[in-house]
Amino acid sequence: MDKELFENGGNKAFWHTTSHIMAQAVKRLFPDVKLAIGPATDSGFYYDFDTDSSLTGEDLPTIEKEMKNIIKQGYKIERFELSRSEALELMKDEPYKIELINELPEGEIISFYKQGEFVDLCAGPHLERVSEVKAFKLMSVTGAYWRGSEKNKMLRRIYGSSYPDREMLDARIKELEEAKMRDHNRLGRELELFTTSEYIGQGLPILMPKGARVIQILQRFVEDEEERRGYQLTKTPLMAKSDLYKISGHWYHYREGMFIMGNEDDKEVFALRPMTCPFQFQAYLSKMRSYRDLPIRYGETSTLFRNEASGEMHGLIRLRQFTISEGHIVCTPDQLEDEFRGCIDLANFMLKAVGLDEDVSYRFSKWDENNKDKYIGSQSEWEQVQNTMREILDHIGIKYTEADGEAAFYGPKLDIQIKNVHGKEDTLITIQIDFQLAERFEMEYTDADGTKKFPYVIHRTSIGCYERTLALLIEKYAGALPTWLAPVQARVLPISEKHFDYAKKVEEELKRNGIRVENDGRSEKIGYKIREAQKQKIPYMLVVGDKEAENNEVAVRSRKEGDKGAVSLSDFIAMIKTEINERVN
RNA sequence: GCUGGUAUAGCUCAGUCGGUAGAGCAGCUCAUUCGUAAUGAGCAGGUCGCGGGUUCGAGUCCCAUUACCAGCUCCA
Repeated sequence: MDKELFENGGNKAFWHTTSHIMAQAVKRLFPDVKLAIGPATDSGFYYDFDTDSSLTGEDLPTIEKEMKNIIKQGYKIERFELSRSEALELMKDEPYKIELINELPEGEIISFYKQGEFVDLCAGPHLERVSEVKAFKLMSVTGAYWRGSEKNKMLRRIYGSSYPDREMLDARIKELEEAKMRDHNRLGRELELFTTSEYIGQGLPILMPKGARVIQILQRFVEDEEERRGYQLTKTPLMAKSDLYKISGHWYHYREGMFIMGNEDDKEVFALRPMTCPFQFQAYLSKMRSYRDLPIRYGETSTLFRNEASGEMHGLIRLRQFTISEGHIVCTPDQLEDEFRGCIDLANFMLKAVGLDEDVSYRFSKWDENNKDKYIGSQSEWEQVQNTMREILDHIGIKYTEADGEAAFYGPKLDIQIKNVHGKEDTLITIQIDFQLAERFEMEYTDADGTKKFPYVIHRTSIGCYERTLALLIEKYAGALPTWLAPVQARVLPISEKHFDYAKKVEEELKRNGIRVENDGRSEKIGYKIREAQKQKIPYMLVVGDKEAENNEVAVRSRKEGDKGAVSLSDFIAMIKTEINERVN
């Protein structure tokens, strides 16, 4: 297969064939393994095997060697079809294949692909010959549940990738290595933004002064912008009695995600809050509300606690304690669309401000009709609110995908998704329509006709969870955060001790102007100081020596563009202030 | 929670067959006072993640545990 065909959709068949070659090699080396499934992915392929004997990373080189053999043998790949009974007979020693065959609908063509001695149940398509696979690499061995359900047996999954030529594979490997260099979990620690402690526990990061500073800047930015948009800030408790969660339904629908303090027989059982909604609802409930009061927009910089399973935590992306730019809008049905639009507009404003707007996709997250117990509310209510949400989304005209079973237990969501450096997708921002909790909490308003009505509630975040957003910003900018967000914006680098006094003066002048500045007063050579500042990704290095001290100047070095030459101190201050105020990314 | 892997100095990593711990960088001291990505010399630094076990003897082998990594499941 040539490069062009590969890049224009041929890659799936290419990868799929490579997964068959791998399965063939595994079968030759470990005849007792049972085959599960082996599809192509976005960047390669995997195959799941069931084996009781060991199959670990150490086996990968042996498997790769056998794959090379198979490719050298150059088998032609042949497709053939069988009746259901013939298919079952052929696959009689492969229990997973039998399960798959039995589940194929009546009348469906049952096709197989054969290369040498290896035959696999498969819909195809495939390459014509195994020898077309010119370059491949097995990446890792991991576990994966059969059919993706934790109730089933865990199988052994081998990931790999392959290409029509060596250069493409090398390019891919290089890309993966570069991604690793951008990994926030590595860079964030290296740049002293955060750390962890095994004494504190998993999913509980310690934000170091520099990381805390970035989050503080983001928080102030968000709180100010929300105030401008008519939000009122609340500050509500981090925990509550179980009674609160019983009304909201968290006690029954979100229990395994909560940290609960005390036993059932204790008089009062408390729980750390996993969400802010029931708390802000109490603010709404504190007095009578009229339709004239609506919409009410509450915002809060809200710390939440969720008892994630131990294997789920990841850097600053999945945590047990995190702080979110939380908010709830209580509104009338007439106001719903405008308010929803306002939320999307705010989210997009934030994404654009931090430079992530090009990297996101929208997902309309619906409930799972086959799993109604997970949700509150009736089928017709869900259908109605989902239709409403779809109408709003279509009016706004954003492009979105639909996902079943991704809704919150109280309503559908618009999720703004983003991929991390490893290609894994996470939700950055979510906007949800809730048609259930207002009623549960008896949050009424008096309408113009004097009757009591239940409002809609929009649950939303404007910039998401600060820790996660920070993680994605680190990855986006490879640690070199835009000047307005950088924990240190400039560092003064005196050339020798003679220039310490002037350096101090420059430092103070910058501080007076609200610029976050450091002063490298060590007796090191200038090259060394530059190297360190550069490694710490400080936006501006200000070299000061005799010339600068004499003329009240600084020699500006940008981390991006290198030496920019000397400018007057006041000009530099004006320049960096403009860059900060305009939030240049 | 599950599968696989990892854990040695602040960081990156050596450590052979089980025989009593090593480098580079960082740190500290001294010298150097330097013009755009590493000045030199010296010093100090480790209960080998934590707890058991096997052994005359464990960084090394076994068990358990904590944390981290990749993935699954789950989610902001």
